[in-house]
Amino acid sequence: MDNETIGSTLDQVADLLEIEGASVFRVRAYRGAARTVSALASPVSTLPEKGPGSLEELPGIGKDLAGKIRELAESGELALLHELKSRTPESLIHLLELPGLGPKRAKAIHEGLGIDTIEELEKAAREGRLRALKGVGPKLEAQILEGIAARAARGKRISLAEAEAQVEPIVARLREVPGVSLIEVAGSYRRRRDNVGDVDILVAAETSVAIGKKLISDPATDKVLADGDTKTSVLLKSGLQVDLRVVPVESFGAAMHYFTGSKAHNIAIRTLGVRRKLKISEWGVFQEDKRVSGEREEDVFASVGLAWVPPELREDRGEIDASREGKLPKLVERAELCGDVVLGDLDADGIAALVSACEAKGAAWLVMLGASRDEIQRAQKHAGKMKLFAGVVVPIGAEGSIGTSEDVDVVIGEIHAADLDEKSLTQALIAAAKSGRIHVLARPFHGGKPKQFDVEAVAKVCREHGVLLGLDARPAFLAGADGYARAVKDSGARIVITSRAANAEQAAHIRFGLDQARRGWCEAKDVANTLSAEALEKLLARG
DNA sequence: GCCGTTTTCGGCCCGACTGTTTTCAGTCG
Repeated sequence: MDNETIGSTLDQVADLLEIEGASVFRVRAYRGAARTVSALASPVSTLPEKGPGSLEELPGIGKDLAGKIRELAESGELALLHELKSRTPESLIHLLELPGLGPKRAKAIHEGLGIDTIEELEKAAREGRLRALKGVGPKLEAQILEGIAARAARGKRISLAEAEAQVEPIVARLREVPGVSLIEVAGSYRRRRDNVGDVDILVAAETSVAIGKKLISDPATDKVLADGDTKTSVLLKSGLQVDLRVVPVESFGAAMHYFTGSKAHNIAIRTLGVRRKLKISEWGVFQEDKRVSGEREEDVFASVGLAWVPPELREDRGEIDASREGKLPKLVERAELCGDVVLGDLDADGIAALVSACEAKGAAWLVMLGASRDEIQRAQKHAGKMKLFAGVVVPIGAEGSIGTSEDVDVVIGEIHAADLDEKSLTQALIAAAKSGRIHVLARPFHGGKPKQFDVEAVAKVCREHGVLLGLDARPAFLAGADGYARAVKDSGARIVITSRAANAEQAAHIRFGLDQARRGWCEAKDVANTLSAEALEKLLARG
């Protein structure tokens, strides 16, 4: 069973435990484990049984959960889950997806009315039977019906690129409102997750009235969900939910920290605060009800003895310890990238336009995939001082064999064997990396999803043979790229971010790859795009 | 169920909002 499925199974267990009324801490432990396993770059089965790097070493996973995760990884089954399902109908989990319905009410609905499915719930709500339950009135009943009607459209996550295109213009319009001193987008958007569920915009201002109204009357807004003093929520025409929060300037740092999350990171920070007898909230850091700081984000971290942590790292994946010990990475930055891998199988005008655009952006080198040496030669006149390399993508066979390639500077090996299991895929990639015939190993994808393999094992071989690991920056190929980058970095190998752009607009997508590299703790030395043209040439000659 | 510069037991983040309530439980982020 792959990591993602293990994660969602553990989440199911958490849902059912919650409905049963189990300890909230036990539920939290399962949710934490689900999150941790889903984020692992390599399959659970490749982790060592004991000692460093084993399941038990992961934060929030102890002996018990490690056993259950292994049970799932090996057999695909979990005795506990069967047991839970025998007591509580699985279909109740879907009730939790409706806004206003949590575990307590789901349980009450099941036990009080014998309702197990959304269909039965809808019928009961229409007949007004739900309000027989304690704590449920006509409003909640209506809300549930509305939730059932809208459930298909809700809760869909969109790519960061898509969210950016929708949100940036709105923020620009909000910025114009008089009295707005600071405005930032927080949430997973600021942490640069590859997909976002909703968008949190944070504003420091005296009064909330004008800015909330501005969002409500924005041309992109479709529906108003909430309209209070400090919080305005709307649904855009695209279906994306935007939450706007207004805080006083003296709370802006604390609010930025709080609304940037992640939730797990916030919990960890607040736990540190509790040990120091500090209360940390979106309004500031408090000592015995007296505000001690909160205007700047740095202050919040400083109050618990930490250095400021870049938003991309705030996932409770070791950033807090690293910050305390002064061991945070110096994350690679946009300005440090001086090369890219783009498409070269375009017509002459297309090549010229792409090369000119990259040159204008200050690139030092460009690998052009599928362009002939002649075409490269002709394109050189648009390239200025920029160095152009000829590149090609060659298929890797199921046994790791490399297809024939022409005379080029850069060979990228890409595996297409869709039906390989984790072990065979890992073997094939290792064989390809050892072949001495490729410079870059592309990240394997199939059906729009990354294929699982032992990233650490492959990256180690790549390091030994001077092979780079590709990180595809196209928005549709970013899933799990952060964990992948982290695993590559930890193995001492290097990634290369490839926009695979066919035009200038797509070339700008390299920053989405950069975001994921940063989320993977990568520094300039971990990313081959930071190399000078000369340094890259040297590296290629060795490979 | 996890975890330990107060701990192997007894803790485990914090506040807003909502709808239902006469003081609060449940949900949400």
